[in-house]
Parts: sequence; structure tokens; C-alpha cells
Amino acid sequence: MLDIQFIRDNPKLVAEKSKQKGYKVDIEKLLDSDKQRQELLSNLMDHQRARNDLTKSSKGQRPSDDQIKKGQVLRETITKEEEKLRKIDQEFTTQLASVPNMPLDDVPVGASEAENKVIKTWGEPREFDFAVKSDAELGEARDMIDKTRAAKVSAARFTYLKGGLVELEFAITQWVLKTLGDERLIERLITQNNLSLVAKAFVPVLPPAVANTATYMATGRLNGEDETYKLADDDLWLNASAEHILAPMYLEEILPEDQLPIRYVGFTTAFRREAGSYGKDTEGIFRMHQFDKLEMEVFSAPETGLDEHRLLVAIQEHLVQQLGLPYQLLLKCTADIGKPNARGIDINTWMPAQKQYRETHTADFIADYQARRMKTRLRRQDGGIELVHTNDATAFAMGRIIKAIMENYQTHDGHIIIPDVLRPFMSGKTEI
RNA sequence: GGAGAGGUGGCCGAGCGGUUUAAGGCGCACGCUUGGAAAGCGUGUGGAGUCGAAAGGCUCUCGCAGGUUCGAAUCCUGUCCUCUCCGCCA
Repeated sequence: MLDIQFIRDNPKLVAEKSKQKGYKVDIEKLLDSDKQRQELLSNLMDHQRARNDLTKSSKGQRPSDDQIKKGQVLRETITKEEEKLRKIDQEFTTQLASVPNMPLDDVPVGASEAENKVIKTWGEPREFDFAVKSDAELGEARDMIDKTRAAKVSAARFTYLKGGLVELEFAITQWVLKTLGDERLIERLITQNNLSLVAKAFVPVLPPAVANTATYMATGRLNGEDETYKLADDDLWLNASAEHILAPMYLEEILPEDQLPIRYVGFTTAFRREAGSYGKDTEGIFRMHQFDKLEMEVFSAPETGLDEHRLLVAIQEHLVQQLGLPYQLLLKCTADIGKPNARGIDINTWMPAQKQYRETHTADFIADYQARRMKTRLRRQDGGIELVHTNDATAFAMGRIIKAIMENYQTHDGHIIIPDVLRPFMSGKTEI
């Protein structure tokens, strides 16, 4: 959610930047609701004060008939006003929540993901002297990916992942936890990128896989039942990313300044309905309804929010580089960064079978947009209260990174060489 | 799933229809005291909104949401959560 004061002061800017992100918002209508709400609130306060005065004036004695009558009138007025306020407040909040976060100045203006800007290319795609196979072909040939039986048992876009690929996933997980837990590495990345941050390791978290509606809404990430799975008999949604469960952790809390930044790396199974992607990426494990994900989440003071974002991107690059996978770094354009984002970076990793870079990572700088609705704040040393900044970023989304490793590290006879950094976590095994 | 108990300020804990503008204690901050500290004494001590240049005022906030009443932390209804016991279970 944006600060209403900011919208009051900059209605034109907000309308324009919202449009750049592809959101049509009626700022006039919002400001009108805002004004109505203010007036109603002020009237209500006056009447509440009158009621308090009346009660106090009777000093615990039984009030006179006249006072009772006055009180009854006041109560009726207050009840009516409260009812009205509730209605207008709901409208106001809905309208306010529909306004997207403002993109930072360096975010390119664009109408679709096609206008994302490649700002860096790392690594050389490998030359193959044999016919390159896709993750689907490699996995099915060795019976490590079985989507046919998964479809029979559950539905399309689910899979049984088996054998070496499972070992690979657990190796990646352990390696990431170890890497992000390494304070010296974090410090090195901070120094290399000239960031004003403290070196503090990431704490691993296994979060709940479901969130209730109110909480999920507060993250600004709940887009309805066409994208997220809702449990039929409970007020609960299956998370679409660990971030959605980690971000609201400090809902309505005030964190002491010296406790920040808080850096988490969460591991969770993510569920996505993928509505609107029918027929897209149906092959292999690139786009699944269910996949495991390692996700970084950072809570920080506002002045370090952007640097935390940069750190997360540096970590992402480090991780992909360590795996030796060629990638491109994209500065996402206004249309693609997402509603709560102020800025967004994608890493697209080289997928040899498709001869394309495909999205494997995202880093989202949210600034205070989530924190405002979640009421996650910090208390300064001097006692001041401010909203925190939140950042989230993919460490690895399993289906996609496993696909990338499979395809980039395949041999002519359908084996998969294991990247060096993962071998210690696979009992020294060199290939699958 | 069944039965019971309970959710009050940073924490503990009183209050169970009106002198509560939430007692008291702990903690914390500042001051006095001291060579310095402890103890002692004094003062202050959450959040949101709103008016104001500020000082400060006002409204809301006793899990949450409704209701009863001139008046609700207190009574009623619903709901969520926690704990205990039982049941089931990895």
C-alpha cells in the first residue's frame, strides 16, 4: 500500500506511474473517498467526545432523564456514522490497495516483458557436438521425471521426481544453506559491490505452507483463486512462494532498530495454478503447479533497503556463477516488475534445448509498500517509529534450476555431470 | 475431533457495568542522592488516527468482530488463538 499522504500530494505522478505499470487507477475517486472518510471521521470524533463528556458529567451517579435522552440521540448518531464509516473505509482501503508501488527512476518504462533491459551477460553457452536433449527427454529416458503417472494420480503439471534429480535437489538445498550461512562470503559480496551493509548471515527457515486470507492480502501478493490455490474448507491459501509466508512474519510488530537487518532463507514447496499459461511450457519441469523453492527475504531499515536489494542480486549471481551456468541479468521494466515492486531484477539462465535464456530468478525491491499494510515497523534508537523495507529474491526455484543443470551439463549418452560445488553434498558423486 | 481453562500495556498482574483519564509490581528512560555505583526517592513510559507552527488537545485501541446500555476491559453473541486433559496420528 502507498502512503495516502503521498498520493494526496502527488496525484498526477501516482496516476502516471501506475499507468506505466499497466494499472488503471482512478486517483480522483480515491481522493474523493479519502475526503469523505476524513469528514466522516471528524464528525464521528466530535460526537464521541460529546458522549464521553456526557458520561463524565454524571460522575457515576444515575444520570437525569434529560441526559439519558441526549445520550440516546448521540448513540443513534454515532451508530449511523460508524456504519457509514465502515462502508466508506472499506471502499477507501480497496481503492488505496489497488494503487501499485511507484517504480524507481532507473526502472525502464515498458509495456511488456519484451522491454526488460539486459544489463549483463555472464558465461558462454556451451557448444555441443551432439543433439542436445531437453530436461524432459533426459529425465524420462532415465526414469527420473514421470509426469505421466503424476497426471494420472494428481493432475497435469505435477511430477514424480526420482533418483539422481532428488539427490541433486537436496544437494542444492544444503549448498545454498551453507553458502548463505557464510558470513565471510556475505561480507565479501558487500565489499565487492560497495554496499553500506552489515555482514550478517541468512537464517534458514522452514515456514508454514499456507497463509490465511487477511495475512496473504497484506503482502499484496494475493491475486485471487485463478492464480493461487485456496483450501475449500478453510480460510487458507497454499503459498505460491516462501516469500509470501516469510514477508508477513512480523505482521503488526515493531522491531528494534539494532535487530535489523533480518535475513532469512526459506525453503518451501510452492503451489501455483498457472492460469493463463495453458499450452505454455508444457514439456519438462520448467513450469509446474508444485515446485520447491529456496527464497531469500530481508527486513531492513529504509536507508539500507536498496542496498539489500543489490546484495540479494549479488548473491543470486554468485550462486548461478558457482554452478557455471550462463545467464543474463535483466532490469525489469515497469510492466513486468509487479504491483508491490519499486524495482525488479531477473536472472535468465541459458537453457540449451530451447537455445534461450529463461527466467530462473527474480529479486524484488518492495521498499515500504508491503510494510505499510503489514504494519511491520522499526523503533529507532531515539524512539522514532518507521516502516521497514522488505526485499525478496529467489535463491533457487528447483524445477527451473534442475532443468538448467540437466541441459547444460548433459553428456552425449544422456548422463548429467554434477557441478563441482554440489559434489560434496552428493557423497562425491560426479554424474547422474 | 471431544471436554475444560484462559487471552488486559515491553513483561507480570488487578479490575468483572459509572470516581479507571486501566490499580500495583517488574523493566526501561531521565533527575535527585553519591567520589563513583547500588539501594532509596521523584518524574516519565505503548500503538493508530486527527487538529496544531509548536507546546499540546481530541478520538480510537483491554485477542478480533458484532450487539445490549445514557455509559462496556467488565454483560450477550460469534470468531480466532493459547494452554490442560482425552481421542487419533507422522
